[in-house]
Amino acid sequence: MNLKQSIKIAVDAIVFGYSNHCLNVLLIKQKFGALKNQWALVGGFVKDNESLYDAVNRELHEETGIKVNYLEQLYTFGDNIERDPRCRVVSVAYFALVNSTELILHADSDAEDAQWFPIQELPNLAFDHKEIVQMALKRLQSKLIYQPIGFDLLPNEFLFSELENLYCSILEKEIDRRNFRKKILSFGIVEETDKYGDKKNGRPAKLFVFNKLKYNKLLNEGFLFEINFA
Amino acid sequence: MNLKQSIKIAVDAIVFGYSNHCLNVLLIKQKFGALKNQWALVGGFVKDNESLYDAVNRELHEETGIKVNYLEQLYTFGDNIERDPRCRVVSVAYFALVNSTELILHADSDAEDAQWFPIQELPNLAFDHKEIVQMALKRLQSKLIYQPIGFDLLPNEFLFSELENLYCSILEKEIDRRNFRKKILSFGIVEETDKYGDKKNGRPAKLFVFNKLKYNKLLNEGFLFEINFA
DNA sequence: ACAAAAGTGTTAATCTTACACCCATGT
DNA sequence: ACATGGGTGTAAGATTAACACTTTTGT
Repeated sequence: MNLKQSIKIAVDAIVFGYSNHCLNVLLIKQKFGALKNQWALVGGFVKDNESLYDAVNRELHEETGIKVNYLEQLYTFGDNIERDPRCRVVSVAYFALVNSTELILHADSDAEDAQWFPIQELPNLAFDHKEIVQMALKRLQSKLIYQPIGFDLLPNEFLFSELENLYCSILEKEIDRRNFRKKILSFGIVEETDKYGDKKNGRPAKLFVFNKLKYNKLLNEGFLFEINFA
Repeated sequence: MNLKQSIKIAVDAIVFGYSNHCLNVLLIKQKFGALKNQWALVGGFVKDNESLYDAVNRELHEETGIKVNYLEQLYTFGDNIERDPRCRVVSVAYFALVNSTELILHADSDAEDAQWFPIQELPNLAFDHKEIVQMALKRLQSKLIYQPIGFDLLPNEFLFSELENLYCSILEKEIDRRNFRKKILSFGIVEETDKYGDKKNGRPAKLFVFNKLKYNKLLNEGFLFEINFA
């Protein structure tokens, strides 16, 4: 096929983590080129013999060494022809979540300067990456409501108050503690363990786990997860 | 930038239309190449100086002459490296709806054989287009529930029974006629006109219109459209 | 008068919201 | 004993689900 086309394909990943009651985004500092020292999303060009999915996983591994818990395609950015000043680049953006026990960055050759930034305190970003982050945040907010992906941001065993806080802070609204717990427990997909969290003060709090198998079973039976409070 | 990459970028459009109580997909018959005479989605390669959005609109215009009522990006297919036997192609798929008064095809030079197929009676499709159609159908089904896009498949003025039928047939379930009408009317975004539809038999039925301006105004005030019946 | 589709209301059941006090621990 | 966060129940209001008869027209 002798079509002349000189558009490059890249992948970018918006990786969200949750720590200190705060949603974080993983960024890396550009080491080369005109955009040297600017912060950008994890990403890079797709190789000829590599699927998009493999490409984004490779970049995640090379640039951060992190293990993501959830990964899905977000959107393909290709309407702004000059989004990359170097040449025409169409970027397939992915949306990733990491478990908060996996937040440690194994900095690697390609980008020693991977770093977490609270979503409220992002630096200036290269390219159109600000826009990509905005879209990813919206996706996260709407997914939280009808899919149990909040658990992918927490450790395997978590406190109910952590889950509650995660919902409140990402959705930016107050949720009644009692109604929230009642609703979540009514689904039967979150189970109490007999362990207690390390706490500073106050009454000790039980640890809970998300039963993914049970959720998948219920899903097949037509169950709909939904956390939607006024 | 001297990266060697030989991946092509294409766009494809899944165009849905609704007629005869039946959801239809627009396909074109391939005229050249190894896949000659196979049916495929509307689509083609993106030009270097053209946005993805412009590319899909150009292809729609060139290949079918149709005017779409709704267009949004669906998903980017690039995981199967051999999805196109000719070379590595990553395709950005778009999801489109056409008003049922616009179903007439202005067949054009590039593909005289554009044709509507009921979703239940699709022929064999080229590439991975079957998979793309499946994903588009799922998207349509879920969007119908929480966005008023059903109206983009109907004429400007429509009968309540048409709307109801559209929901039932696309979602593949029975919906109580009284509850459906009550719910839709309670939103205040569908208005009765003083006209009546052409009917064969039975009591004459009023025509209704969707008030998009009012919907947009309500949206800004936090209104949530939702049609979700057991 | 009948066939065919349009139009319309009520009730029981369920779900959602709002709200405040006691509990278990560390200091 | 007190400060801190954890844990729990109930009642009013809103929403949903289930359900059948009358109306208007053409033949």
